[in-house]
Amino acid sequence: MASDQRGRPRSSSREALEEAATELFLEHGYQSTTVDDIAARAGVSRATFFNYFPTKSAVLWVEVDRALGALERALGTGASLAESLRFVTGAFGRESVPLIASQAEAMNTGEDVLAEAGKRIIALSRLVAGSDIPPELVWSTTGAIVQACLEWAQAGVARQELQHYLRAHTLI
Amino acid sequence: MASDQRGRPRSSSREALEEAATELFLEHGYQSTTVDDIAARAGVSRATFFNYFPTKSAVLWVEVDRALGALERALGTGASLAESLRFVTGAFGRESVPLIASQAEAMNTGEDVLAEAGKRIIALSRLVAGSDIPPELVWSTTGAIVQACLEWAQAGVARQELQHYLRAHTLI
DNA sequence: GGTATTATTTAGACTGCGTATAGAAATACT
DNA sequence: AGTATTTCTATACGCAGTCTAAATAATACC
Repeated sequence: MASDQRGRPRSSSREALEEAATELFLEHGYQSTTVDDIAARAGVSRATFFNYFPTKSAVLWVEVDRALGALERALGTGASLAESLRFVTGAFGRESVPLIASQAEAMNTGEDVLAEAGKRIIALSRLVAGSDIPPELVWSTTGAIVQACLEWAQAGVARQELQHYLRAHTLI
Repeated sequence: MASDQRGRPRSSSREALEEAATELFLEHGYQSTTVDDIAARAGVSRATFFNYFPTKSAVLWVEVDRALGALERALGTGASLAESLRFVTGAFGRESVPLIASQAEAMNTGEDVLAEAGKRIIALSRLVAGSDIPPELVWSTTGAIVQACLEWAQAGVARQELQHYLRAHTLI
């Protein structure tokens, strides 16, 4: 299976599904779009959708999950949290802001999308807990990272690199 | 009428459902327990469950949601976050630790319960954002509160009052 | 070329959560 | 008593996600 890092053309079905989902979420909102709708527009079957994405919401979070995976791998090498954050933002920070962050309002996201955000925050807290951060500071550190990412994502045309916002919270 | 299948008089369907759910979650785990199971043991219909709880997971979070509601009301009076936290922990801190916090492992909780935790963290962050805390500190403050609550919940026999843990993180 | 092997896609059935509606049963009120 | 209101139930529905087994590419190998 082609699970490559940087956006090379891997599976056409996967790309078709991502594109179809994005279009439909923006057209009719997240809630009103069913997996059947996505599969139909992508021209594949419903079963194929679940071959590529574990859940309907996963399409919204591919970039975030990829960044979390990269952070986990960086920490796995023994690097500190600050070093790992530098590495991840260096590899991903120049890309476009994740779809979920920039288009959340347009997609009419509701409680379920909120729950998905919470999952990622908890996943991040676990990575922080496994880093060099002292246990009693795990959650305030996690919160600071979330804060930096939100400021970055919500910044308008004057958006700077993600590293700038992390630095402002003395994380790196 | 839902009453007394096992010798114990029930004052309300809600209590019966709470008790049945707690028992079943501890017996067979959260995932393996269906809403039908809970309703059957409580001696009511499935529809009645959804009259009292919006979701299956809500039963796990009644105390937490009550505390969040109290915090929201306290902040609504114009009190500072520190004052509101003092008020809420004064009213709820002496009670038993929420079921979800003390029994999470025994209930075989999985990803969905994690998502519910994330929802509460986000809800808390919104309350913090509406308080006297400066915007750039909203998430690190939220994280610190979560940290204090976790330390409190995970403490064993030597558990002190919740206020002690909040104070240790200089929140109140 | 043709055939074996493998990856990908598919249909279809299934469980379970959550919603909606309308009617039945209990309770309260006068 | 009779009526109003709350509570409960039966039932049907939509949709997410899982699973199995088969069909259809795609590729390798002779």
